[in-house]
Amino acid sequence: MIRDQNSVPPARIPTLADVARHAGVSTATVSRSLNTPEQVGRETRARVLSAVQDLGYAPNFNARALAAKRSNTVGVVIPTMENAIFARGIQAFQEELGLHGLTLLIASSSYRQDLESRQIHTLVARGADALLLIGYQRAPEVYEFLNQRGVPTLVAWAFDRQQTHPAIGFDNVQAMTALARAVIGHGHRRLAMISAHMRDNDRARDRVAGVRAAMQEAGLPTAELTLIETHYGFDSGAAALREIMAKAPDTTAVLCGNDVLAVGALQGAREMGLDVPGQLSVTGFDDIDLATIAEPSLTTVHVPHREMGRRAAQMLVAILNGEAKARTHELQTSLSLRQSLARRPTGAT
Amino acid sequence: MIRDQNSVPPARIPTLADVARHAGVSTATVSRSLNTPEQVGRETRARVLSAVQDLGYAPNFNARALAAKRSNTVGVVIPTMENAIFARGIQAFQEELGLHGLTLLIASSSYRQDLESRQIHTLVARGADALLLIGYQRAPEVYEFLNQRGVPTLVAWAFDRQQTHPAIGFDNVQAMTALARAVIGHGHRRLAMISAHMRDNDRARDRVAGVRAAMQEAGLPTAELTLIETHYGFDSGAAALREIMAKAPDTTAVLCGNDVLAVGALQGAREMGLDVPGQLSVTGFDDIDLATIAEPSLTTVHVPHREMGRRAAQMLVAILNGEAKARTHELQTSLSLRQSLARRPTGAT
DNA sequence: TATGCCAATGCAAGCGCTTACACGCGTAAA
DNA sequence: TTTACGCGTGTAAGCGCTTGCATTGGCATA
Repeated sequence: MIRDQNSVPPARIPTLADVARHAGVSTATVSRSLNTPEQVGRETRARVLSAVQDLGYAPNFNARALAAKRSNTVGVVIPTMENAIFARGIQAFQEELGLHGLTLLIASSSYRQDLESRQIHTLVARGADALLLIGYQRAPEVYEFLNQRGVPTLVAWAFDRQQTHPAIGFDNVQAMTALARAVIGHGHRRLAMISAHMRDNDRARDRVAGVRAAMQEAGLPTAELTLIETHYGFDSGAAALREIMAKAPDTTAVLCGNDVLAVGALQGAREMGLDVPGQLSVTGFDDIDLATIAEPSLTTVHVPHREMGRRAAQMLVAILNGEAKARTHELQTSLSLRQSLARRPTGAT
Repeated sequence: MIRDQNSVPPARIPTLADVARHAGVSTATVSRSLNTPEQVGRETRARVLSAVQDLGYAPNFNARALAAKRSNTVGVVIPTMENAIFARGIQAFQEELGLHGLTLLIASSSYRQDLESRQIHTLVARGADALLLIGYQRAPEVYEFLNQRGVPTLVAWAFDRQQTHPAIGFDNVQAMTALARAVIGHGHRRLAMISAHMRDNDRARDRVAGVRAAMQEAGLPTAELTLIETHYGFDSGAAALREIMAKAPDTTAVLCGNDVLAVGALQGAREMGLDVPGQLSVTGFDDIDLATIAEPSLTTVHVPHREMGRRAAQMLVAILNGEAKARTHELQTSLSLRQSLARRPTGAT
């Protein structure tokens, strides 16, 4: 069955012209039979299709994109594929695109802006008809470039009414504020936060701002928030937790920028012999599978990833079909209250 | 900074010809300045490059691929992006390719053969110069197609000396046999296994075979292996564990087809009030981060994902440069013994 | 001075496809 | 019967790039 490669002389790959010859029609007709079958006579079409079968013809994508100036491809640059945070949303995005005959090109930037720019350029050079990007923040040149190239672009995983660029997502500040309120509502006063690096990451920044807002609201001095910036990853979460407990041993609740960090923190706590949630509460953000799996299960912000992906695709499709122009759409998050958040231990400050 | 789209009239995108005109040279010279700079005079090259800058020229990828009959792109189809199993390996693969000026196109098949075939065709139609595929098993037509198209293809995440197709990976049977031996070595006699569906998945099949081999070796009747097939996912793991304990309550060790399933099983056990590893041992496969994070930490098979990815890329690069032909390369796995495996509880059968 | 060679450049033919336009024919309206 | 459509098809001009081949002008060699 499975044969070694190179065993067969490199057979000529059939082209449109071959099919045309085989079916006794012009290349135009073949092209139309494939792309707009309704424009071709019944019988002719049948003849063409069987020629396609006979020859094992498959259209050359590059040639098609070049000639048609449309690739039926949309690109997305996600910060990472190392964890499942974007997986569900992108999966839904892809499924919805597929329904409309579009293909998805995925690139990842490792949370680095320079790489993201490069990826964006690559996707555009590859002929992506539209782009989905995560978060607002990137060099203005990037937006200019996209704009000049006429590539419709949607921002996802973020929503900010200050920003003008079309986006589909949720308000990271508000979402985190709601969670922090709940934490404070459980009696916690000494808060700490483990965040992703904020410099190039507006969502991380917003989430920290959200915690601060809730503290302010409750009359807690925001300066007392112990803040650790690190990169997303289990280890970092664990390390950050140790650092927090060293710096501010009276901390009773640690809010994390995402679920991965939170699960890392959980592990850090375990290693230190801290009982969660008995002595320390921990929260996450995203509500990925991991949050339910973790022991104790994680209180976190539920993000409607799938809906976001699906809607993003729908909007992009509408734009590409000229049926709509880009609009901004806000989604709501909710709180998933689970075991890792409990009342402040009696006796703690 | 960030402006709405459609605000600027769709400016003409600069082409090679524009650059040529701007620099006062022929398009051939521009092309060469970009691709084989050493063939162009010093001063000319400088002039061209500054024209490129001035116009903000970026080559059209499709046109380039069409003309050059080479896309400098390699494709990979992975079964899923929903969990981190392939992430690290693919990351390494991508990094290594990048070092050689190649871009990676990633597609995922949701563990479905029909989708995988389609993705492979798409990748080839897009002009992928080479492909990386996971596991050997797929329709013979697919191999024929690839062969006929002359697209070098490497199989990864599997190694089987029976197969002739070039591969880079590890022997799933042996790896699992080694783990199962360890489990049996801990005194376990009543084994169960949670596997991915085996029909379209040779790796899953091999892992089950590995367990059976170890049982046979130890004189245990392989018929006594309680086997559940399900799809990869936390929930499935938990559900499968419940099913196992219902069917075969005297089970003392559950071997899982991968870490995700195992962590799910861990959770299932927790829900049933079973102590792991006190009453029940659980093992995984892959050794992703999750294995360390889990509580208790997971005994599993360590797979050298990064090395596999890197080597795969190196081999493909060598093939594309005509420096080597595809060879099969076996990697070694090792056992990561952690808390989830312990001696059979005294009193158990 | 004549000869040969090489480096630098240009010319132009594609790569495989789409699509505006033209054409011929049968049918319905005048 | 003429006129006007409209449908199905063919013709051919590109899309933006690469590359084999031809051309040019130095420069070293004879």
